[in-house]
Amino acid sequence: MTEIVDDKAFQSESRTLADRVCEEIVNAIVVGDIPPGQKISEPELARTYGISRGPLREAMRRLEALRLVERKPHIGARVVNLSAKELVEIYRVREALEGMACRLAAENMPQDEIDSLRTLLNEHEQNIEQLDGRSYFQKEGDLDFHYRIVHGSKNSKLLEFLGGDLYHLVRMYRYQFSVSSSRPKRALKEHRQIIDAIESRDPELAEMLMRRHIGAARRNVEEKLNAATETRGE
Amino acid sequence: MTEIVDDKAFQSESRTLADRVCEEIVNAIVVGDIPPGQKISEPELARTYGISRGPLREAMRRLEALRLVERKPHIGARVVNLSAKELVEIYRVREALEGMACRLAAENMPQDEIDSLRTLLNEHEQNIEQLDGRSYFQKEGDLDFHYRIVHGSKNSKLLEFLGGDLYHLVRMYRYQFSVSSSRPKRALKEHRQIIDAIESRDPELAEMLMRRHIGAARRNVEEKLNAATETRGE
DNA sequence: AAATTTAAGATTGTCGACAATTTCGAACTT
DNA sequence: AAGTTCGAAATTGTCGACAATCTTAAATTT
Repeated sequence: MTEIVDDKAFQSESRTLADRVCEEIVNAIVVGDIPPGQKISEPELARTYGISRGPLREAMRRLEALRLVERKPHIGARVVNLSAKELVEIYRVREALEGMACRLAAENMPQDEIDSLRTLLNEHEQNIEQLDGRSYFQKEGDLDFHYRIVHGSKNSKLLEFLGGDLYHLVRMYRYQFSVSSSRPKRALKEHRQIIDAIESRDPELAEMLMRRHIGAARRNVEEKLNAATETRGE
Repeated sequence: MTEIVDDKAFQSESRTLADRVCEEIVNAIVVGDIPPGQKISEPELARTYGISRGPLREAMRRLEALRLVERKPHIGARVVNLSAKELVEIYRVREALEGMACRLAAENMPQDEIDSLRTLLNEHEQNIEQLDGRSYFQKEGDLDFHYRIVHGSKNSKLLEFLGGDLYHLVRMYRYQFSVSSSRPKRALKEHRQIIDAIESRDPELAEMLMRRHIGAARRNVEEKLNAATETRGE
């Protein structure tokens, strides 16, 4: 009989060096401390974080899996360079996956998680009113909303892909392109519509609203990018 | 049979040890030579493939990214154990992503790729008639069809996720659960409907048909699994 | 005899050094 | 002077050994 050990719960607390350093580098890349396109020198980074090249290479491999760096044999690793095309492509992926997540959330999300999410939206409303210009909290708050929907789908694979892999990439894109919903109040309204559909246990509507929501964000980015490239005459 | 190779250029032919060994291990896992749930001993595998533990750990890291093995710090790695629940979850992910891929393929797939795909379907038809029982070629052929749709979407991120990450996992599931479309002729008909929708440049219909197609496969698996667990009285 | 403790064995994580490959610059040729 | 070729330096890939941690099995205690 096979042992069923899904327990990813207590992972012995003592994370490995590679784990900790990996997390630090992820943040450094997302925030922009290590700029896009920058070549990464293994010995240098190893010295920076005070570890050997072994664990660092392990961390690099993980960063590659997160799509944050690209590695080529015998040449080296560099931070992924953000192209407008890829940004739009990612929106398509999110539209598909988060749409599905929203559909499943309408079927599976527990009531208490729905209530908690409503509370979060109320906090967002206050944030929007208070710090009207500053978009930082909006970004993170928006990500938080989307993350909770995915969590509510109760689909572990969706959570792995969206929460584990795409999450950091999206964060980085937001920082690099300074993407923030141009109309936060509008976004908040859409969020409320979505949670309403979920609470009504209407999967069809929930998926449609989420896809519209992300699709609108995509078109917003597309417009900005088109405008930018036109001014540059590219 | 189409080769699944990253368009990421010719990588200087001399792939690294870790690359070659990784590919070998992937196949060994997919086919079942290394059974699910099996603990993986690094020194042992290193000896088996005649390499040191360094490159092997690199390969293990990559396998973890492919979701084929799970690693826990200080405990070790084991081949991912296939649960019925996760299999169904993956179908949901595929339904979302391949549905989107199909929508985009209806917009972007070049005519010559469409023609080529029709040729492939004709070959499938012959295979079905000839080797009625043997499902191996059907499996791989089916994967080939789906892969080409994703390729036709011209969305590199979709290709990375589906072709790069999920592909091997799906292959493994098919081997482990012996999943094959119970009615290959039906599946073929659906494939033809899908390519028709793509050639008609009807994104809406194309996505719907693909989602139905994968959804039907999912329900088919769910039924089989329910039947199996009921007989076992679990 | 069952359960807890402890110690030996094995396995994973980490490190420093060596080999293979690329890169950059200097010397040479045309 | 421009381009090519060659070589030294730097970087990545690989290896073997040591340290930290987990697993096991025996030995002791209750």
